[in-house]
Amino acid sequence: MGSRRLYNKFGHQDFSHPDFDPIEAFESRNKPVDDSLVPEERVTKPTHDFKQNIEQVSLEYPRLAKELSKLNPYQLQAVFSDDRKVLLSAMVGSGKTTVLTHKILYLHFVKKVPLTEMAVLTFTNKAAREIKERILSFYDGTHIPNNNEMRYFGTFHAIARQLNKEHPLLDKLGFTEAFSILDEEAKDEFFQRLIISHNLDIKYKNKLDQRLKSYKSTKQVLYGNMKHDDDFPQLIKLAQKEKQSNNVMDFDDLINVVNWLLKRERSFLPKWVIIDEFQDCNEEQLQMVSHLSNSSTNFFAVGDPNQSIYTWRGSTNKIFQTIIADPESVVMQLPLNYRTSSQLLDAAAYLLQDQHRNLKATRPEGNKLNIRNHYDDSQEAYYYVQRFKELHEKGAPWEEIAVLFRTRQQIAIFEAIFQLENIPCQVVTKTTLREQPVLYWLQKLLLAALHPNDMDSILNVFTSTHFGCLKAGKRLINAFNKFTDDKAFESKLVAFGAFLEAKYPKHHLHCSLAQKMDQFQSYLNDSGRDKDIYHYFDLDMFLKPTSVHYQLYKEDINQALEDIQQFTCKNYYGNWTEIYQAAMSQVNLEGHFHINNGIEINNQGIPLLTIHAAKGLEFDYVFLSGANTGIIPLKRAKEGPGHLKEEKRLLFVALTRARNYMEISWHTKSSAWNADDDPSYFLNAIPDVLIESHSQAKNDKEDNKPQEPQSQTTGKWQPGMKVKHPKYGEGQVVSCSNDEVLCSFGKFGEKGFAPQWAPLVAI
DNA sequence: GAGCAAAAGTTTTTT
DNA sequence: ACTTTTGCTC
Repeated sequence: MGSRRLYNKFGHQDFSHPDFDPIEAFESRNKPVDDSLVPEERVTKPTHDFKQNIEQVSLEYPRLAKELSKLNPYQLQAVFSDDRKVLLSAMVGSGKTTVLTHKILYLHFVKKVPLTEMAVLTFTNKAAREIKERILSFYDGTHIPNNNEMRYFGTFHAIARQLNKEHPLLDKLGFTEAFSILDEEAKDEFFQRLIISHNLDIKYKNKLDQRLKSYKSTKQVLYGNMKHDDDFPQLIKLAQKEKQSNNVMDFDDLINVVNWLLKRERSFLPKWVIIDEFQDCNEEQLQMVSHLSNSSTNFFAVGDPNQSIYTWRGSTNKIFQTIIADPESVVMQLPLNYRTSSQLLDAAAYLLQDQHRNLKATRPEGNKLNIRNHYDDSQEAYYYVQRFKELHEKGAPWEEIAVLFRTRQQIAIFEAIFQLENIPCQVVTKTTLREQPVLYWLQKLLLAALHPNDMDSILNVFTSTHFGCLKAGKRLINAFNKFTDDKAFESKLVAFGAFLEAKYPKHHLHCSLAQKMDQFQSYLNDSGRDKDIYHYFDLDMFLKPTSVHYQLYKEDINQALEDIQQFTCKNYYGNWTEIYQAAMSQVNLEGHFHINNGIEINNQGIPLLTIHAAKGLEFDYVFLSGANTGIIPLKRAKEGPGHLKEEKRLLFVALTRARNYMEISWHTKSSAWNADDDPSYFLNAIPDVLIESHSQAKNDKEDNKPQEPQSQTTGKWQPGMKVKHPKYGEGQVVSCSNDEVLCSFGKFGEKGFAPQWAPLVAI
């Protein structure tokens, strides 16, 4: 046990004592603030089986009654409850989305609450879509609700956008209802442009987002190693003005603006506020909920405090506690787990504190929790290659074998080795539009045409490396600012068009594009139902039919335009400009054009993903890689009070992804800078009878080194070899001596590594 | 200012 | 393991 750090952390006097137990120290230190506990006496339990209630429903709605008869009494109690304020504490894998949708159906059909009188708030688009689809599937053709009826079903951000747009006081904040949304990338570009155009001195420029976040929570202007001020406070002030002048809001602004507006005038008061994943609510989102309610509003929230793994994003268990402390609220539970076999679930429960009393398995005993020791990550990867081939031959589909990691950095080496060894795998992390230049350009083109003051989108259209005509940078921004200084224009788009005409008349193709963008809204509203946006903008000219990528680009663009079209067909409200603005906002909120069905995990191999990304998913076989102390819990410089508990919940989430088999690995010699050479000490909380351990003998760790990393150090790397680095991607060995392997990595340039430890994989 | 060593930072991710 | 800042020297 790498415990010196722990002893230091807990300030234990007698840290050399053999009986010292870091887990116990951890538990006792954490006890006074046990905020995840739902007190037994606060829980209302079901007292009957609700058969009568179901029979009553079946008189009018036999189909709904049939569905309801599949639920257990805990779930039915929540559905049939008439209490005004219900908090449903749902255990992992207990069917909480099912309860939520049936509650909505029950309220709508039996209690006759119109869908427009419900605000159904989720955190992810996936959850929102799932709920809407399940509701729609319940109509049998006579009357199908349209998006207008479910306009207040969606993510917090989507609903905030909708409410902001409708609110009469929006112009008081300097915005118009045609505002556009800055996604994270656009926000970064927005700030970087401000820094350039105002000549600001900003340190940690490429960590600006983290600086802004830490400023938001602590109001600290200094960051990291900084001892001296820079122009950061100025930047924040400028940003606010610029957002208003460009008519753009970032994700946080959406929520803050809706709170400001609703506080002054409550434009919408639903009869029911229904919230999914309540434990992920942050302070601002809770405020939004309270602004949507008065003393007679009904409240139904589902959540699991044990799966709260987003406190670093502002969610806090205090929110759960506040509702529990409110005597008017009724607390119910869903204790039955339908996912995980019982020995595994038992093991996971030991990571919780007193909570596991309420976690009941419904599945048979199954396998023990396997803990396996490897020398390092590459050795582990080769072990997986063998192991997964065997599993697959025995009939396990690739997509039912998942490998989980604490950090994204850990993934790359596994991806490289799996590819090398022909194991199909997919890294399940969010891809950004920027990685697909043609779709990124289309997004900016449509945004600029629909929001003619969105300066960054305009700039992006004309400075794109592939499809633009100008070079991005300080000179362009300054020239444009100088050009517009003493003139007044209808919009920034018109100004930029005039600027192009005046300074770059030879780029006539792009000059006419600017004009078409300016007239796009009239085109949308004047033309018929079938819009041909591709030909309106004459996109062939920009995709260059002679280029090698032409066909691919064209297919991508047409697919994206079709997605937009399909979205607009779903019977939205408002004029065509508003409909297309809504569609593009959804693209920005989701980060891709698949706004109708989302992105499915394509069944094309073993998913490699972070524990965070795995939340809400389940697999037959789950392997958690590199669970050393220092990785779980992650070693950090600044550790907040709740940090360790959250890391423990994270391990709990990882364990409860598995249906049938779970294996946790740790490394004798981890390549991660922050890892100790011991397994996560959280695992000590799990009794030995639930664990099957496959460890190398502790005393001869050094002798257990596999041949691979040590034996062929200098011989391993040859100039000209193609290699892959977890951070720099693919590169080539330039030279190799006993002291250093020199590799060149495209845009990252040349990097030297110690041959013995280089985190490189030959490809 | 350029050049260098020491010190301190580094995560997770949805919208 | 690698990056970015500070703080010192010249």
